[in-house]
Amino acid sequence: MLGALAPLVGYHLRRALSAFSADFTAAMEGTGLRQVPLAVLAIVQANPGINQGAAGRMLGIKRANMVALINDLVEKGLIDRVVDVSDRRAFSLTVTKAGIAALADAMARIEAHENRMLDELSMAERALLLDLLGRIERRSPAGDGDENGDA
Amino acid sequence: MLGALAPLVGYHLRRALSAFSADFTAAMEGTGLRQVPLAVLAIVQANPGINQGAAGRMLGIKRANMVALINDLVEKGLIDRVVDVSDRRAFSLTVTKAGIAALADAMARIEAHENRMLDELSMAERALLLDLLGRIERRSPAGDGDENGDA
DNA sequence: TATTGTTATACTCTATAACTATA
DNA sequence: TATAGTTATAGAGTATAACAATA
Repeated sequence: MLGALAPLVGYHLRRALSAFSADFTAAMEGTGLRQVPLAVLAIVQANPGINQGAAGRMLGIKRANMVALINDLVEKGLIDRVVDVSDRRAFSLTVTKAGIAALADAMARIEAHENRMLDELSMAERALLLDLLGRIERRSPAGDGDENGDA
Repeated sequence: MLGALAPLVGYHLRRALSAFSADFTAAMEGTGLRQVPLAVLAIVQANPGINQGAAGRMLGIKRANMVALINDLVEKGLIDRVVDVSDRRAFSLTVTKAGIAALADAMARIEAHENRMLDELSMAERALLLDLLGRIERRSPAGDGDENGDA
């Protein structure tokens, strides 16, 4: 059936993420938040005052692609963006009150979504999966997010 | 650091696949094959005579998006496409001799790539990861690939 | 009527290059 | 000279809708 693909972790990673993404999108319907913006929101909440570049680097998002992402979150009133007093090139990002509420709602939906996707796995297996994935992630080439997008 | 994202399997799945994809792309450089076309080639090899729609369904690719994919593989001389004698609407797909060679080369590269990405995991852990991912995949909504793209 | 393949099209995600303002 | 943010743009990948030929 699957032939040469059957034993490939990369292939199954792709298919598993595809299943996750479809259910995630359904779970978030009506919130106006998708995967990437939600991740940005969560990172800003966990790191108040962080700037766009640093947030992007943590998530593997290029500087150029952060702009529209942050604009959107600011327009939605979920993130505050003020010039950083210690480096006037940068913006200091924080989650607004509405952002905190949106994140709380999203996380409740996501918890249900994760339980749905993982309901065949025991708690020990879920922890093991997180551990295994974490050890793969750390093999990312340094300089994921950006680094030096210019010539 | 990661805040609310830290315990989410979906987030780590995404990051792990991102690391895999970057290394996969590097490993396949110069072959002219990327993730999706390679998967199609492998499926056709494992299922000689399969048609586009069925191959797409197995991989979660829509009918409409299979067209350019197959055109490309045929132009490259990796796949043969002939009208199916038992259903003249469909094409019967098979891998050419050049396709078999391309697939063999690709699989050697991919084996090295997988070993690189998984070198922190024991063989038992790799098998376990495949099992866990497989159990997640099977939660895909029925009707992934296509079904009824029309109105 | 349903299905195979097709075209046209649009939206998201991601990537590069060049620019500005600060440092 | 390097960095933060910006703009413009291009390429994948994926989604829908409508059509012709065949079943």
